[in-house]
Amino acid sequence: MESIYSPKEIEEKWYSQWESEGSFQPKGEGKPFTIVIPPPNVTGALHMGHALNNTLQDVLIRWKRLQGYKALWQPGTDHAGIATQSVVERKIAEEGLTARGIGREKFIEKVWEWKAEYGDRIINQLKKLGCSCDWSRTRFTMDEGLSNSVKEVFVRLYNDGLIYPGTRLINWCPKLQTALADEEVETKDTPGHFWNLRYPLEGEPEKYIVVSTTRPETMLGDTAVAVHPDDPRYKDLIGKNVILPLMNRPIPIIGDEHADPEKGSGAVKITPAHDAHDFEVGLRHDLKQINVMNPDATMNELAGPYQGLNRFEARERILEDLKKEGLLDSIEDHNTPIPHCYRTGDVIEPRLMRQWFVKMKPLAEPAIASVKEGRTRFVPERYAKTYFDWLEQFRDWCISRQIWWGHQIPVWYAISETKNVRTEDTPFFVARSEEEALTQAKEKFGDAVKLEQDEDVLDTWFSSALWPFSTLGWPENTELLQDHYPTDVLITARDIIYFWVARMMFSGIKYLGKEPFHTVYINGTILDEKGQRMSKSKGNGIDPIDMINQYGCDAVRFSLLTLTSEGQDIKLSPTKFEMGRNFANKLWNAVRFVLPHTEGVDINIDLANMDLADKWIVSRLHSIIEQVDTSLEKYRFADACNALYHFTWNDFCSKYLEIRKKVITAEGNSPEKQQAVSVFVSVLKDLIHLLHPFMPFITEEIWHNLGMNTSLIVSTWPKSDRNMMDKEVEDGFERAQDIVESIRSIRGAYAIPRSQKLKAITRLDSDAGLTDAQLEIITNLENLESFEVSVGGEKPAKSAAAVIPGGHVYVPLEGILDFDAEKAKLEKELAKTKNFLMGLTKKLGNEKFVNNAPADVIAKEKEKLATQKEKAEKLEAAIADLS
RNA sequence: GGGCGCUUAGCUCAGUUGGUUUAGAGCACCUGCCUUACAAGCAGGGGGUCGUAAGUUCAAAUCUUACAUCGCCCA
Repeated sequence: MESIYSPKEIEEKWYSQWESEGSFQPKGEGKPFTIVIPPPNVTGALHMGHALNNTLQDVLIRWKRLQGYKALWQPGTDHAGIATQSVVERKIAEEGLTARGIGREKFIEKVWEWKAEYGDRIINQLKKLGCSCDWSRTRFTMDEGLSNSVKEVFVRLYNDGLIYPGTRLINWCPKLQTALADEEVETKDTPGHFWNLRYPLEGEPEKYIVVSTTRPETMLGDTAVAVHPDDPRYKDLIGKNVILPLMNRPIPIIGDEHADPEKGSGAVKITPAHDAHDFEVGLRHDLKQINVMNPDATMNELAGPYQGLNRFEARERILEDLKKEGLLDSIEDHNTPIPHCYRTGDVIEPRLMRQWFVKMKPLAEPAIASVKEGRTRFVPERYAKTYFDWLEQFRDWCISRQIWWGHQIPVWYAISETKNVRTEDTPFFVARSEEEALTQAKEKFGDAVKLEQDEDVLDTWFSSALWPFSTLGWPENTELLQDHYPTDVLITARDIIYFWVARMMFSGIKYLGKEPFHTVYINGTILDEKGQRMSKSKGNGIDPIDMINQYGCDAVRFSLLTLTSEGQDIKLSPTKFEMGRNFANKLWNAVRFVLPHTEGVDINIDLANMDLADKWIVSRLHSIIEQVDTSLEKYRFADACNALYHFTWNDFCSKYLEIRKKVITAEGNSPEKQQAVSVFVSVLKDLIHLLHPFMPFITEEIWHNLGMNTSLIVSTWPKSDRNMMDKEVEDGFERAQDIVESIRSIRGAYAIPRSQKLKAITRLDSDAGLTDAQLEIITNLENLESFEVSVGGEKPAKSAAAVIPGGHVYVPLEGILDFDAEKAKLEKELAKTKNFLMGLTKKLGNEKFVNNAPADVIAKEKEKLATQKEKAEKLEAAIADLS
């Protein structure tokens, strides 16, 4: 074994071994335990967020698998409609092709080609991270099976009246030229203006009404001016007309509560085709909807002289022209919330169009109830609020997208009924296939009917919403589905709580009658050192694959997990991984040290005659097993890691191994050596089980170095045994440890190197002396020339002194003892102790405390008082001895 | 504007129902060690009036309120 742990070959070796052994597949008769992966975008590359998110899932899956559960981690990728389409469009652009140029069918072929070539990248990266997904069941949202689920759900929702076509204002990205859902729009406060415009009254050109707008270019499509019905300034004008400037068109002044008398002039222009509020006002007053823009956000033929200009140029020109005509009243600075496309960043245009919608209220209500009634819970709990906030809005979900890559909407129009032209009145059929649609159509319109499928595709999240059951075979009632639905835990990031989590919830409830998971764990966000989000554009990302190459996979995983507390965000820098690397190296070296000495030693000998140190390490081990289990049950990953780190480093290596060093390295095969090695190996075996979910590779390697033939990944998780946890043993061990620390502290204070042997004397108050086992611990941990224990007797002269419960520890230091320093040290300690003592005395003298505090608290305070009193007396005695 | 979160050692963060903590860890720092596993190491040590103010309580880093700072989400 190398003195420095080198992870690379070990990681590759064991990962392919696990895969070829089929270790990732759910097996056995255990209870099912299931996680579905948040499917990464097929275009994606692994980033730190993925690394954290998937490590967390892998920890749970490996833990449960070791506990004997039939564990399934269902993997796959998401077709990511818009993102993938953009990537492939860029790719074919290199060949001088465009999507429109080659046509829909050919383009989709190109996407599949692209997917075949590059689509496995992120899956291979997940493998590098050690993820134990059942890759034999990898799914893709555009698979045939998943596509069937999508069609099935669409048809059922339509038949239930929960999907409908509607013509309304949707969020339109002019760059992508598609509709987007409300959640795909990012509103950013942007410095802008209120432009106050004068609209002259019809027939009274000298009079005008001032309207405020943040978007003057839309005035071309104005169809009214609204004032508050009770506003005394304008009451009389309601019913009259103004002449819309530039367009010279009369439009009515209407009374509507949408106009806020407090805001600006109190009068607002109404542009139903370009503003959501105005749209509503338009419906109330039966106003015309005039759309003045083309799909690419240039002005159209209804924009008169401004036709052909883009929306920003049009704004400038309109303002200039209004100014010339004296109709630009004033300009005020104003911060305006401007909607942007989450993908392209382009300014979103509210656009009046026919799209498909999902009616949310009937779906949202049961999904809200599930969390309110505790059938599904969020960890941390506060994210339930985020979930409710979104679902309770009941905003209908725009699901149609004007792109090609995705699930084409299973709707067929009987165009033969409207002269082969599609209009809003063309009858349509919703079906699972074209044949099914045709059968329906023929029944209604006869054999001559001609169909045309809706060109649009569904929002990618429409298929992701079905992920927890579509991947398991639904709508077929497969064995897998019966076994593994509902799944157990979903681990995901908070920014997709409503994009994805909420939609899976209502889909699962609607179609399977059960919530898709009982727990939703929201992991924190990984930030850079300065606390900023990592992003490609900022170039502040840390590549997990680089980190794995540099520090080792186990180190990356363990470090990330240690930094993860209760979904709190993580400020990350590459040096954070040193902790994990050093830890792996520590474990590696402990094994490397003992392994050569196991030769010829029967490590399976009876553990019955353990001594104090043995019993102590076993006792500690069992309490760690318990801590790891309870921490993981509560999703407190960092707690589990910390417990394991400290146990391994401090208890197992710095204490137990140091105590056993001499006997382990001794020649021959004494019973003591056999005992020491066998306890070491036995504890090590349990320890690497406990570490396996966090550090799968190094533990598997160690397991095989111990001569095991089967794999650790499918071994059996240790069980904690309260009978093995022994308080008396731990106290006895600590007593020896106290003495060691006293000696070491003196050594440190005088900078005496360890190579120099010391004499040490322990004077005890009573004859409850030290046991042989305690003496052995002390002499093994300190390099002593002699160690004397006495009860009472002479105080050694010219010695440095330290206080332990029930006695003193002395180290004779003739010649080098610094009386002043010694006195100062003891006096400082005494001052601290007295201070504490004062507090305790005061507390226990307080009647209210004694009357109100629980008995055990009082007992503990009394105990503290007694030990502190003793300590103070001993320190005083030691000081007196010095002078 | 509404909601949520953070604020504890020089840095990054733990501290789960108030009392087993005169506040812990890792890194950094100081002192001494190449002690036959590990210098990515060993031993010892210094360092914090727990953002501010008030309150509840016998008892507050922990609960309440207000304020401040930074960050996230929604409109």
